[in-house]
Amino acid sequence: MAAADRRELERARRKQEILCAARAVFAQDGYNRATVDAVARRAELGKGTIYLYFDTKEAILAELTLQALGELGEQLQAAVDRCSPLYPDQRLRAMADAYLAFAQHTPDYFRLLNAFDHGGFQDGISSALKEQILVESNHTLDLVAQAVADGMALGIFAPEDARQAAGVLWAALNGALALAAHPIRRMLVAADAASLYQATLEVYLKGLEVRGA
Amino acid sequence: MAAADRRELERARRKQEILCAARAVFAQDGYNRATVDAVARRAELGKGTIYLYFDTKEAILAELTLQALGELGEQLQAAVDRCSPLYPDQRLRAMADAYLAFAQHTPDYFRLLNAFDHGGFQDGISSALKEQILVESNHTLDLVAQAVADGMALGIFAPEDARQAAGVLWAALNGALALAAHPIRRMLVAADAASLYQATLEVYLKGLEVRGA
Amino acid sequence: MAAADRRELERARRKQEILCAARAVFAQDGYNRATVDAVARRAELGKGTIYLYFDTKEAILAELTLQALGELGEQLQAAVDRCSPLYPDQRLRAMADAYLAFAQHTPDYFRLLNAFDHGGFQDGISSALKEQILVESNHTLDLVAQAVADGMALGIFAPEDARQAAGVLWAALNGALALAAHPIRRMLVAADAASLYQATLEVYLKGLEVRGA
Amino acid sequence: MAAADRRELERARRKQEILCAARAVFAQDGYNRATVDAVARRAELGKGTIYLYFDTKEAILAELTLQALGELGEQLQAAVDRCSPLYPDQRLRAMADAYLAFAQHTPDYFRLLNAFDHGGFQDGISSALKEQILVESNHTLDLVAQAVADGMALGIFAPEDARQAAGVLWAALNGALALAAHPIRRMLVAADAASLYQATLEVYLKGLEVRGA
DNA sequence: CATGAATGAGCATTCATTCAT
DNA sequence: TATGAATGAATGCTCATTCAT
Repeated sequence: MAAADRRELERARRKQEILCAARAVFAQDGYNRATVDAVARRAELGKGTIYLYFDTKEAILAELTLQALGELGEQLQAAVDRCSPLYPDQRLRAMADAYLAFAQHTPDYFRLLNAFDHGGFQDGISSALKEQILVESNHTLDLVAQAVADGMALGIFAPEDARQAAGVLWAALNGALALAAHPIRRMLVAADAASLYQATLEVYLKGLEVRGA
Repeated sequence: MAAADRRELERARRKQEILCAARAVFAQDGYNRATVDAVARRAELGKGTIYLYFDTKEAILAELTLQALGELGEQLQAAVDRCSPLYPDQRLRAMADAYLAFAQHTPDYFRLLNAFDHGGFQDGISSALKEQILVESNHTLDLVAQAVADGMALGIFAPEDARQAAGVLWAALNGALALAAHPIRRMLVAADAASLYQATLEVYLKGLEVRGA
Repeated sequence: MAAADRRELERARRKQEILCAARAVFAQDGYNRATVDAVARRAELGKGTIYLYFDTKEAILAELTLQALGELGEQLQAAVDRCSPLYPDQRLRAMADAYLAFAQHTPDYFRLLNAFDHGGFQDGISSALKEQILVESNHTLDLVAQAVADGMALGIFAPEDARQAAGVLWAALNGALALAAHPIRRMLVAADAASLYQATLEVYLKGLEVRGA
Repeated sequence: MAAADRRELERARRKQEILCAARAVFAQDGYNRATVDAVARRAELGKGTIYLYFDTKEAILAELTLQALGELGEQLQAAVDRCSPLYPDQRLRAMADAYLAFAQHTPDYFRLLNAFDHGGFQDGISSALKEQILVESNHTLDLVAQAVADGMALGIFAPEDARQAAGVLWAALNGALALAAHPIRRMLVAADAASLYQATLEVYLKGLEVRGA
């Protein structure tokens, strides 16, 4: 039994090693250009070994995406946990900060999430995994929506639909990051990622505030 | 010389035909899956002929992107031209509407612009072309920035940096469109493209307004 | 038009060259072990070129099989044409001789026909081609059945069902050839291919004769 | 010594289990598509274990073929044993019936025997095994040849060479079964397996009979 | 003995690009 | 100028066999 356990553990470790290698390779070359050979080489494994742990190349991407999503979720949750529930606006700021940090510290994960959204992936992917991604994403969005809803309850936020407002924030910050990620476009707006991001956040928060009084 | 001119004209026409064919093929299959063969077939030309007009497959994409950018620029300019210069906020709305219309009516062009940003393209592309893209983008962004600047001059917009504010708007709307373009994510925010887009615009405009008074 | 014709001709020639190469390679290594690479090498062509003329490896096999079938049909028809219609038994002998000659002179074609029957091929093959094979086979079998029917009409053959009797002959001769083709089994029956074949034919003809009188 | 015996016994049992598993797997997927992995899984053994009992995948096939041959030999022997030695023609019918039953009740064994004949196997196979197969086949053929010889001795069969006549029968019946096994060909002769088989047998027996009298 | 993880050669197929006509 | 035949490197995936534990 101990043997079986160790086996299981070793297997998980290997899988993770492959995922790490794939993460690096995908980050460098992009998913399409990256080859399974390259992943294997990076993991210092035979090519066939990869296929002992993953059915297809896409499956690697999917699992990696799931890890990215999980990591993001944890970061956001941690940010929320560090905040007092009394100040929803600060909570939004904290989450936005965490998102920026995520994009900057783990740009490969960030690109992965974007690529998964954008790309033609999702064809050969088990619906179970899709479901998991949906659930995870949903949970993350809930964190934001909750903050907005709390702000509404406190009378400091104006919008009627907390979930839509959360979507708007998510979209806007994503847009800012995407724009900032692109060298040419960043040059265009003559701003670094952080300041564009912060500006976007501030405009959003102001736009959300209850006016007058 | 008239002969040379006609030659030149004919050449331009051919090039354009190829671009149209490529646009359709790229839209249908995505850039990666699309083949030069398919483009040639659609253009009713020999495959070799394509390479008389374009150096590489990526060059086709680049030029097509340029056309997309040009088209977008024209649409935005037309929107601006239809507006009174006295109401910068209406001008922003008009431009945002035009952008949404662009994304909805010519989704292939819109996808192209996004793909060009995102993708690993830009490697085999002449710097001259990159420069052209930069200039064109710059012009388009200027239109937005000008509206913001006008609003600041009129005392109705608060921000200090008009260009950055323009970037924020662009980024936010882009983010909304990108999010809405993705089925899963759209499901998450439980909103259709148009309403998410409008909500984003409204939040932005409110966030920009001068407060108080 | 002459150009188009020449092109067409050249294309057919190339296709035939590839088929010849494939025939040799398949004969040597068997269909399964044979590689498209080997066919290309033998045809002194690039590997990709093969795929300009055939969709898949199996398509090559199918077309080759069709050629084998055609060749066999021609040989049998020629044998029939050389015979007087008055002696159906001689016609059957002539056809059997032709079949033996076919198996001995073009053993690769013979193996191909057997392999096509036996193998798990026929999965990725266009039903049009299958139909063609069926039709061709049917025609060939008709030649035999006709001879039997003629013998029945002349009162020298006994069986009631000419087509079934043709099937029996075909099957029996096939069996003899298959057995003779196998070194070990040939050793077992202590006979060379020709004499086993002839013995089979004679037994069949005797078995077919009207008795008594 | 008892321990060694038990060991030996256990080893034989294991080997047989593997052979059973392989038989099932080969029958389902065909030898080529079948994987050693699948055999191991079916045998509920580790993949490496298979190689403790067999040198190669082909060796499994060879030994399985031997078993098929043994089984066939037993069936034929049993059929012979059920017959009176006085009626050689009935003995031949009985053996033919048994062969048909073998082909129909254990089609996997039957296919195996055919495949072994046909295939490019026999390359990596020990000559000892080949010898064994030869001996076994020889014995089986002897049963048939003996019946023919008995018939000759009784003056009811005409041929001069009993062994060759046995080969002819074997070949003819084999041919009938092979033809009937193939859907397309069976359609061609418009007959089911059993009737084609019986017709072949009857023609053969008639062809063998002493005429006149 | 038993295992199953690891291997890597091998294969069918695709496609951007070149070039002779 | 236009063509399309030819190319061959590249790629995802398979599987018989080996070997450390």
